[in-house]
This record gives sequence, C-alpha cells and structure tokens, in this order.
Amino acid sequence: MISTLCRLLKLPQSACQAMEYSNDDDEPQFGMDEDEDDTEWRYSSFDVAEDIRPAEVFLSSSCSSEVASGSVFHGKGPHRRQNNNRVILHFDLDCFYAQVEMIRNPELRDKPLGVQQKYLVVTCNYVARKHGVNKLMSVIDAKEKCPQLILVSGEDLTHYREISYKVTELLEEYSPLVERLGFDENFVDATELVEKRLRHVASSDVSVNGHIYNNQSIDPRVEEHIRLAVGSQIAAELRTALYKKLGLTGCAGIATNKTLSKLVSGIFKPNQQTTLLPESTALLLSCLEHLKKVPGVGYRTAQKLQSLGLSRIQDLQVFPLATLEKVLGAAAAQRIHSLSHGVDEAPVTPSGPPQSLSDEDSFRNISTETEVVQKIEELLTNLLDRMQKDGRQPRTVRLTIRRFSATNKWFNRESRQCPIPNHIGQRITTGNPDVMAPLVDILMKLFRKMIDLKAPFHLTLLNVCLSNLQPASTSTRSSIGFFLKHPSQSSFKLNSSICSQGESGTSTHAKNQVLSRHKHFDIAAGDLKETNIMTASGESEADSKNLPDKQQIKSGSSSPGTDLYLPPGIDPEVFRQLPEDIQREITSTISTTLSSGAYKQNKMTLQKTASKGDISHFLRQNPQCESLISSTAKAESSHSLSVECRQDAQIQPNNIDYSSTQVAGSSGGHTEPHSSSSMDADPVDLQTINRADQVPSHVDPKVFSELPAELQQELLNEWKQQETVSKIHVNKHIGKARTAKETKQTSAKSTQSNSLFKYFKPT
DNA sequence: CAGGGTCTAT
DNA sequence: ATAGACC
Repeated sequence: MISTLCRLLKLPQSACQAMEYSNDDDEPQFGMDEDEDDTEWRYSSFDVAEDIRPAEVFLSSSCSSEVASGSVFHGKGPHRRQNNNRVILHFDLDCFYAQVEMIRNPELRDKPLGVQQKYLVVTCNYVARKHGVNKLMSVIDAKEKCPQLILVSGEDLTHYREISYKVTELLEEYSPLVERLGFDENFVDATELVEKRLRHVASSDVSVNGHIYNNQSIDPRVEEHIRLAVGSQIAAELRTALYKKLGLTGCAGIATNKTLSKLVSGIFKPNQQTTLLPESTALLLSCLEHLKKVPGVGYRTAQKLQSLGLSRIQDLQVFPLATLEKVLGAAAAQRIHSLSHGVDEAPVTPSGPPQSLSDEDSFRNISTETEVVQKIEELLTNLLDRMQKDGRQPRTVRLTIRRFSATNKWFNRESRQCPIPNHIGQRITTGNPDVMAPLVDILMKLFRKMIDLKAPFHLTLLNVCLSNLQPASTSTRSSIGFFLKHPSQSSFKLNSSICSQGESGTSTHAKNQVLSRHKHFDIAAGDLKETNIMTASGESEADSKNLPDKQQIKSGSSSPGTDLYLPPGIDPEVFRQLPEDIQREITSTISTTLSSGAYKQNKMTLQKTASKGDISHFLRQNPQCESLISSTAKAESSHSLSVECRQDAQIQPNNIDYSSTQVAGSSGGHTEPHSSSSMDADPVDLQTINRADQVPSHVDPKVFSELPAELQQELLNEWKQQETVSKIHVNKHIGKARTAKETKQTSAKSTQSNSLFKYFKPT
C-alpha cells in the first residue's frame, strides 16, 4: 500500500518506507543564525577575479586559484561563518577491503569474495552479497550461506591503508579541504569549487548528476539548488577520477553539511550518488528508523537516549535540550539536538597525516609474561617500521590490553601510557634497531601497572600505540604546513631540496609532485562500515502487540535496597549511570506511564500560548507532540496505515525559502494551527489513549512517549526554572554549539599544519 | 565483534 | 594520563 502510494507520488521506495514517520513541519531552519555581530561572510576576501576552472584544469593549474580556494577558512578574526551555503561531498567506497583485494587479484572479480579477520567476514564484494553474505558475519555463517565463498585474510592492513591514502590524496588534488572518516570515507568541502565554476557557467543549464533524494526536482531560481547541482557534477567527476586512476568505485552524497551528506550518500548503493536538496531534509531524517543511525550517535549515547524514552529522531527533536544536557553533557547534547534537525555546522577539517600510529592483535588467550613480550615485540616490529617511514618522532607510547571476561563486556580495555625518552625517540626515527629492547622494557613496565604478573591473567588483546608525533625536521618553521598548502600566501621559501620552488610561483602541480614523491602514507587505519540508512522494515506498524512486561532490576545506589521497575528495554546499567536526579525524574514517572503512539507523527502546528506548568504547555512548545493527543482523539483503535500515508502525502515538498528567516515552531503556513483548547489534555486522557495505542512489534518499545506525560511535566517544571533566560526555540542553540567547534578547529588546524612536516624528510 | 584511528571529558 | 565514545 505504501509502495503504491509512493509510485503515485513518484517517491523513491526509500522515501515511502519512511513516510509513516515523516513530519513536514519539522523543517530545519536553515536561514537562521541569530548571532548578533554577524559579520557578513564572504567566501573569499581576496577573490582572484581570475579564471574559473573545471576540476581537471584546476588540478594542474597555477597556485593562485588554489590560494583562493584554500584560504577561505583561514581568515583571521572572529568571524561568524554563515555556513548554510556550503556544498559538502561525502565519499564512501564500496566494500573497500574487498575492492582492494579484487584489484590485487582480478580473478576474484566475479567470484563471491569475503575479507576475513579472525573469525569474521568483515566485508565482502557484491557477488557474495547476492548469496546472502554480509559484513561482520561470522565465517561459519557466511560459509553456510555461500559455500563457494572465497576468503582472503584482511588482518594485514598495509594495502588498505595505502590505497586509502591514495584516495584521500586524489581528492586533495581538487580541494584542500578533505577529511577522512575511517578508512573508506572522505568528506570534501566543495563550496569553493562550486563558486568558481558558477562564475563562468550559466546557472540556467545546470543539472544534477545522479539521483536526487526524494525525486525532488531542482528549481533553477533557487541558488542553493544550483550550488548543490554543481556539487553533484563535481562529485561525479571525482568519482570518475577515483575509478580511472585507482580503479575504485564508491558512492557520494551531496548536501549542505557533513552529516546530511553522509546520510544521503548511502541512499543508492553501490557506485551511485545522491543529492539532497534542503526541502527534503526532514524526510531524510525521518527515514532513520533509529537514533543510532545518526552519525555521531553510537551505542552508548543511544542507550542513554533510550533511558529517556528516545528512540527516533522525532523524539529527539522535541525533547527539552536542558534535560538532554544533563544526561549527555552540554556539548554532546547540543550537537545531537542540532543534528536531529539536520543542522550541522561542523567544518570539514583536513585530516592531514595521522596523529598516532598503532598496531594491535586480538587472540584467544595470552596468560604468560613470555607471550606478552613476544606479542609486544611483534607489534613493535611492525610499528617501528611504519614509524620510520613516517619520519616523525613519537613522544608518547601507550599499551592497551583487554582482559578476558565471560560477561559480555566489550568495553573493558585498559591502557597506560608514558613519555618516550628523547634519545630513544630519535633512534626510532632513524631506524636504529637498538630501540626495540628499551621500548619493550617501557611497555612491560606499563604492562605491570595493569597486570600483576604473580597472579593469573587472561588477555585477549594487546595494542601498542605511538603518539604525540613530532615533526622530524629541525630547521623548519612551524607554519610551514600552511605555506605548503598555500604556496602563494607568502614569500616564504622552502629551503628543502625537495621543494625548491618556493615563492608564489609554486604550482599545484609541483606540490603534488612533492607529495607523491614523499608520501609514506602508510599510516593509520579506519573502520569499514557502510551506512545503512534505509533499513526499511517493510513491516507496517499496523500490527499491534502487547506491551512488554516491565523489567525488574535491582536498583543501583540511587535507591538503595529498592527494586526499581524500568520500562521494558531500558538498560538498567545505563540507567544507573545517569545522574541520580535524572534517575529520580524518570522513576517518578514510569509507574504511571504506560505506552503511547507518539511514534505517529502528524504535521499540525500548534500555536504557542503562554500557559505553563502542565502538559499542554509542553505540547505547545513542542508541536510534534500534538500527535499524542490528536491521534487518540481520532481513533482509539489507532494507526491505520492508510491514514498516515494520506497525511504524509499532503505534505509534498514545497519550495521553502530557507534563506529567509523562519521562526521555530511556526513553520509552514500550510497547516492549520490548532486552537490551544483543542490541544489541552490532562494526564488522564493521555493515559487512556496511550493504553489503546499498541506498539508495533518492529517499533522499539522505548519510544519517547513511553515515559512522557509525567516525565515531561516534571521536566517542564524544572526546565522553566532554569530556562528563564534561554529560550525554548530550537534554533537558539545552534549558534552556541559552534563555539567549541571553532576552538577545536583552530587548534586542529595548527596541529595539522605542524605535522605536515612529515612531507619533508630531514635533509 | 575485527582491525585502526580521532576526539572529549575527567 | 586514562577512560570513553565514535567511526
């Protein structure tokens, strides 16, 4: 039924699958930056009026254009960037390890191939996937699904690392703003490239290359559309380059920020690209059937959110930030709260060379000192080799262990670190073999800090990490990295024999030669993961189910001696980790709360009124919650799919001008505001309604509405007290959230500039 | 969970 | 310096 509707609406299947949750009133407020003192932001204060080049030309062009592109984010002074106009690309290689193996041995091309680490198939090619093999599947299962599966060992990451850096390097040839994310993903800030291209291309004949999310059509009059369209063409060119030069295929996502670009890149796989136009942001977000799918929200955070009853994006969007901050800390809370609205100001921070080199191995059991020493030597041998090729000098060494534990605890790693004496560090860089013994010595001291050798022990992992990497050179200035990347920015001359061109005459091409001659890019590693955004349970939520039994746990310290009843699915451990006052807030509500159908969203906008202290007040502040009431008012038997689809169908993307200021909570004039009286409902009503609403089996029982009524009431009270000054409007938080990032960005940048020393071998 | 990494909060 | 959390 849904898919039929989708066809009628010409929506992609993926969009249809999310329609049950879609909530169009919740458009992110892109145009809003309420920061005062907002200096007008220009893309380039020293815009070279010169030529505009297609990427290919740009690649080998003179430095002047590169300066323009690279210096944008280096402007000094406390500017406020207005980041809504960025064009961010996300690249995600298809089953990277498997691709590398297929390149190394082309005969594997058309056979089902899996890459094995220990007892896991960490990734596999698409032939294997057709046979039901998936990433992170155990070898046993994989062989079962596909007996002909060919397995190659992927425990030595050398080749992957190499190719991975080649990918990043290739992208860096087009834009200096390339950030790695793990081994197989890269972000590129293409804003400058787009700007350049637009200067000599008629925006009228710009079209999108590849898919457009939600099949939305571009409006040539909307500048944002044009820029994203150009971004999509650049993305296509980069993907072509990746294939032609490295033989690699992958996906790309084009959007206005990193998170969205990453989310959208996974929509069409493999080897395709998708552009997200701003109007479809809300749909994309509502397609995520769980918060865990939000980049930046991992296992732990998701668990904590669950304890608050939050499991879907919409839950997060309407949840009081103040409470979130108590549970996650202010920074993380603001960050994911913004993310839930599709707002992400995080800059693309050039990764540069890695900050640390490490090597590790896991095993069934190591329980003697001799074995430990051997393993450490083994790891060190590999590490020292890589370290030497890198050329920098490590100042810190760390040993990490994982003790065996029957109780499924993955998180039990411990580590000890200490400085590396200078004389030893220097010998590492020069490849002096004498360093092994003293380093092992240091590492064993660290080991003894964690493990009592007299007592039995059982380890399952050892990791050695060299960090605090110092530039190898003795004579260069710390700012060399900056000048290396922006040769014409100064008259600084590189006196290295490698880079004698110096001055403003240094060409991009020359720089690339330098880089490739000295790329010992065999550092670091990353993860292999594929974002699976549209897991799309084809199930309907129509099949209701009984409420799970309440879960009994032993209370932690917060309520000594008392058994607590938590709503089903809430991890008692996570619960205990919450601050006591938060625990109390939750427990004080759950006894009276059952479940509700808050996962059913509708798009009605509520008028804000000034009443306070009760649920209706909260609802007014948080329009999305209105579904709690309206859905119940409609039918106690609840959710018929058809009803929901029709509701969503009405909300066709409309051309919203995001550059104009919008007020939170009152978006979209196309909905009928409810009178405040219709909104009002007392807790009793809610409970009645909630009980009637059965949670579908595939919906996580810990939905927002599981605790809500009273919890929200309590939160509200507290909230009112603490938030007399700060406003409830979502968008107010966004500006604040950025401060920390900018700080981070600045420091990260200088660090990276410094570490670019690695490109210059000491002469 | 298998490697490797990066960044943050104490 | 160490533990967490995330990819």
